[in-house]
Amino acid sequence: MSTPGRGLHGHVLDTLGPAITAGEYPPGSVLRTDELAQRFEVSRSVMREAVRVLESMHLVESRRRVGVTVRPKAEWNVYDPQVIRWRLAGADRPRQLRSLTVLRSAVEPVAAGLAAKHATAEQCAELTECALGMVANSRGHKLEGYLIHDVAFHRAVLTASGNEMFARLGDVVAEVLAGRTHHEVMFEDPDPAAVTLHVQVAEAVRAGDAVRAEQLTREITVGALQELDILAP
Amino acid sequence: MSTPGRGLHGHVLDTLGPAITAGEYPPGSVLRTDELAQRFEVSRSVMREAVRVLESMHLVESRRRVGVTVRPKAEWNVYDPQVIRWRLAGADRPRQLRSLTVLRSAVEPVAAGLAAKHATAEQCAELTECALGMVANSRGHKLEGYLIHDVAFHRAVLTASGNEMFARLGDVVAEVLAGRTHHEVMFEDPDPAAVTLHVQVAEAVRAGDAVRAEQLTREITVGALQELDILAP
DNA sequence: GTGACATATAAGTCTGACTTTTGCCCTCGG
DNA sequence: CCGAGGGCAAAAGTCAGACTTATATGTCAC
Repeated sequence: MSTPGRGLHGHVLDTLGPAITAGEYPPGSVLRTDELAQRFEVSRSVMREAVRVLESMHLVESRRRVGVTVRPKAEWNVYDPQVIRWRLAGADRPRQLRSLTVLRSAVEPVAAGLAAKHATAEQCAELTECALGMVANSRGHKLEGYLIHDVAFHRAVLTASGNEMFARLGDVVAEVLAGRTHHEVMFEDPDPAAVTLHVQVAEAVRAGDAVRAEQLTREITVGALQELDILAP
Repeated sequence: MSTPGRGLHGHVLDTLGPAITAGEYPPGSVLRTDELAQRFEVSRSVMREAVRVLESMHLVESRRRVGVTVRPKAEWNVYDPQVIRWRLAGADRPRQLRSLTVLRSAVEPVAAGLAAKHATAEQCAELTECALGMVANSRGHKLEGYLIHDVAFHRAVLTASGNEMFARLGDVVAEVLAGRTHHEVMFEDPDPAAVTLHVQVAEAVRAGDAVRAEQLTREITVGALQELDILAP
C-alpha cells in the first residue's frame, strides 16, 4: 500500500523517518548533515534533500551553526500520510490507532450525512455494491475479501460527501482498517450487526436520509471505539 | 502567522507553491528542474530541494526522462498547513474556507465532548479566561482583540480533548477565524449569541458535561456554516 | 557584570562532471 | 499493416569539492 522510497533520498527517509517518529531521537536532539551523510553512505546533496522533506513535515528544524534538531512531537504534521504510516509501523502504534479512530468517529458520521445529500446515482450504486461485497465475505473466514470491501465502502462514503478534506481521509481509514485485520487479533468473522449497519447506511444514503445515515455511521464508529477498548482497556 | 521561506529554496517554494495550488499549472503539466532553476536564478541543488518538498506534499511527481509533473488536485496533501495557507491565499479561497469549516463542524463538537471528560483544572481555567476575553472584546469594534481570544479558545478546546490529531487542527481553525475577520466582511461586532455559546461551552467543560459541551459547540459550528452561506449562497 | 569583538562551526550555495533510467522512434521481420 | 526489439537521447539522479554565510560561543576590555 505504501510507496517505497524513490531514489537514494527516499531510502534514507525510510530509515530516518521511522526512527524519528519512534522517538529514537528525543526532541531537541541534534543531528549533523555531514555525519548523517556518512552514516547512510550518500552524498551531502542527497542527505540535504532528505532533511528538507523531514523539515517540511515539521519533524526537524535545520539551523545554521547548530545542526538539524528534532522538533517536539506536538509540532509534527501528524496528518501527513507518510508520518502516519511511519508511526503506525512503530512503537506507539496503539496510541496512534486510537487517535485515528477517534478522528474517524468525528468525521465519518458527518461525511455520511453529507453523502446522503450530495451522492450521485453512480456513487450510491458503488456504495450498495461495497455493502453487498461485505455481506458476501462476512462468513467463512474471508477476512481479506471483507477488508477490501470495507475499505472501499468507507472510501466511497468519504468521497461522496463532496468535501475534499473528508475525501483525503480515505487513506487514513484504509490504514486503520487494514491494521485491525492484519495486526490486531481478528480470528473470527466480523460482527454481523456491523455488517448490517453498513448495508443500512448504503440504504439511507440512497434514500437521501441524512439524519439516518449520520446516526447509523455513528453507531459503526462507536463500535470501532469499543473494539479498541476491548483490545487495550 | 505563517513562516516565510527560510533560505533560497524557501523563497522558491513561496512562489511555486501558491502557483501550483492556484491551478496555474494544470494537472499533468510538466516542469523541468533546469528550466525552473534558471527562471528562479538558483542552482539546481536548491531547485531540487524545493522539488523534493513539493513532492512530499504530493503536489508534483518527479520522474526520470519526463520531468516534474503536477499531480491532480485530488492527490494533494490538503492537510499540510503550508498547502492550506497557499490555497487560502489563492483563488479558490472560498471553496477552501468552506471545506475547512465543514471539517470544523465535524471535529470541534467531538473535541469539546472529550475535553469535558479529560480537561485538567489548568485547561478549564484557560478556557474560561479565553471566554471572558471574548466577552470583554465583544463590543466596541475591538475585532482584533476578539479574534485573539476566539482563536485561543478553540485552540484550548482542541488541545484539552487529549487527542493529538484534534490538537493539530488548532492552526487550521486559527487560519479560518483569522480569514473571517481579515478578508471577509466583518464590520460589526460579533453575534452576542455566539459569544454566549462560548462562555457556556467553557462552563460545560468545567462541569464535565460532555453531552452539553458537544451540543453547544455544534451550535457554534452551525453558526459558522450559516455565516458562510450568507456570504456566498 | 556587561558589552563589543573575534573565532570556529555547521549549514547553505554553486559548479561541473558523470551515471542511470526510460520514453520515444526507427528499423526489421511477420 | 502491425508488433517486437534495439538504440538514442533527454531529463532526473548522484557525487565531490570549493566557497559563502550566518551565528553560537567564548574572550577581552571596560
